[in-house]
Amino acid sequence: MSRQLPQPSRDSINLVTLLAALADPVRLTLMQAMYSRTGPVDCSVIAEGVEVGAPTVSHHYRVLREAGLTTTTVEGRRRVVTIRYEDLDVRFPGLLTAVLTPTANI
Amino acid sequence: MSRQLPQPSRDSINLVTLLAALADPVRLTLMQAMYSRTGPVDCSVIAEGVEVGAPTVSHHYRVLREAGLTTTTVEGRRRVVTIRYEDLDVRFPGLLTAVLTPTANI
DNA sequence: CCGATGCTTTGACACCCATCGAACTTACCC
DNA sequence: GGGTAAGTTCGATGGGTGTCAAAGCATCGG
Repeated sequence: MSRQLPQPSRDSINLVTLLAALADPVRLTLMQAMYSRTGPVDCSVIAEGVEVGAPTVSHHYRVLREAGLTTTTVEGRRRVVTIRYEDLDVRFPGLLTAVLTPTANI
Repeated sequence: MSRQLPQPSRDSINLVTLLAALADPVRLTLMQAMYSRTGPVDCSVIAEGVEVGAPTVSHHYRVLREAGLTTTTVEGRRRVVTIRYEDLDVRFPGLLTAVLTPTANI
């Protein structure tokens, strides 16, 4: 039994909000960590290597989700976070690739 | 006789800084206005339709330039602003297109 | 030389935001 | 049920930022 946390519909994803969500070192690190993995991963696993406390990580996951970048599902006491590849590719083609390719982060 | 205002080198353009520069409605509007034109244009011309005062516009142009998105040259008492297409395409391929295509702004 | 023009700088103000500690909620396990 | 574990929420705090009014600085035209 798993429920999904509220997130904006594909068409209501705002570009400025999306860019603001990506324009933070911690959130960009989280997104790149998700991007380099295949399939959904526990958010605690992704958050390794990020040097901020648990409340702050939780805050950043919320910002990413509310911006339309990720989907969060509750499974037991864990949260599984996935990137909304399809929606984002329809809405802003090429954006994710341009932002999250490893070479972009030097 | 025209001089160029200081701007970061191509390799020192930072992705987070660049995204933060784009994550503002006024600056994104300015960038999209430049993107839809061919060749350099006076910044005063571009700034039409933006509903903020002159000092604020000046501030936003500075942020864009210091983030590495634009080049500003001084010509007399005017400033001519151009997007750094080549540098940005080398550094973050596809990003400009993804962010500035008109369809992305709905 | 003098006024007007185009843009910038400075200072001030209000607001937003990233971060943390503490407390809370929910779920798993013995 | 009791304890632990994973996340969230709540305040509070400090720093950053968008905005404007006023003043400043070159530059062009007469």
